[in-house]
Amino acid sequence: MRNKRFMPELPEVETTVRDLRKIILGRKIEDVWSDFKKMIKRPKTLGQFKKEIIGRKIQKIWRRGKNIIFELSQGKALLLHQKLTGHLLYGTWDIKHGTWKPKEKGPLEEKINTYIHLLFVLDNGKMLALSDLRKFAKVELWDKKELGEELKDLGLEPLEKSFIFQKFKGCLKEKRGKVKQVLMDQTVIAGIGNIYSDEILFEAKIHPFKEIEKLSDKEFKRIYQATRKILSKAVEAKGESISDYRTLSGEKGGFDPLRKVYRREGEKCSRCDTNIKRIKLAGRSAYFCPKCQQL
DNA sequence: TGCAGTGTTGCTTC
DNA sequence: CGAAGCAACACTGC
Repeated sequence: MRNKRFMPELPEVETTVRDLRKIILGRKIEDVWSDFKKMIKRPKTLGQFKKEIIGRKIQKIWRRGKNIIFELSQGKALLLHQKLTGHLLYGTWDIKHGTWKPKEKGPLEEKINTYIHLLFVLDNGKMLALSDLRKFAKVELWDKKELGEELKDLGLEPLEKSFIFQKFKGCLKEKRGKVKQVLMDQTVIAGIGNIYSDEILFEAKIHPFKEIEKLSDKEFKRIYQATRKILSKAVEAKGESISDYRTLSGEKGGFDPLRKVYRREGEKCSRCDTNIKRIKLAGRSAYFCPKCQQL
């Protein structure tokens, strides 16, 4: 398998959040370590960040789009975006002389350990680590009351009860352009990236380049239903695993065998045996079946 | 060996 | 105003 990468989209982030709730809810943060200050965007210095965060309890953990929010005691909230390659890990590490090494054997010794750049030491002696190969991940500390403003541009939450067809169609129709691009637009629907947009459009039998204004009501309906189906199926499977994605405890996600088109260029379509094709859209790859998904 | 490809977001440019 | 392009960064595959 080439180019092993973790690309957290909604199902992977949701899986992480559910795991985090089981493991670290109610824990107090006792110390923070980092060797890459740029990751912490707010407050400006690591010293300030440590000062404001140490001693606070993790009271609530939730997700908005691909963001993870840790609500802390006394009105603070930690906002984390994993971007392309961020991983959260739970375990124990030895921190010495500006570096660290794993204390335990098992999944923690795998390669993702190499890229740990931020560690939270908890009051049970365990740690929450952020590993990030490409160092794009972002961590910000906000006042809880500022969060709404910070997250206001994010679009619909596709797994919520309020995600109904009329709203979905209305939001998509406000935009112009190719349907794949609009599905990935975080201000329209929050949480869909390159993998799941391809899978959703295959399920709905819609060409990724189809223009929004050319979609019929039936086609909107198919995309809406596919969005719900694919995302909930992926959450159930605990996310994808084509990359080196691991859950907090180091297990693989189970979405891989369910993946129909993404990174399957040249393989047979599971519905009609036609070869899966790859085309470029806004600098990235779109995978689709040229027979099932026609313009 | 060097360079295109990998994906998310935000900023700059036109 | 919107879109397109690029930078942030590191590694893999050809």
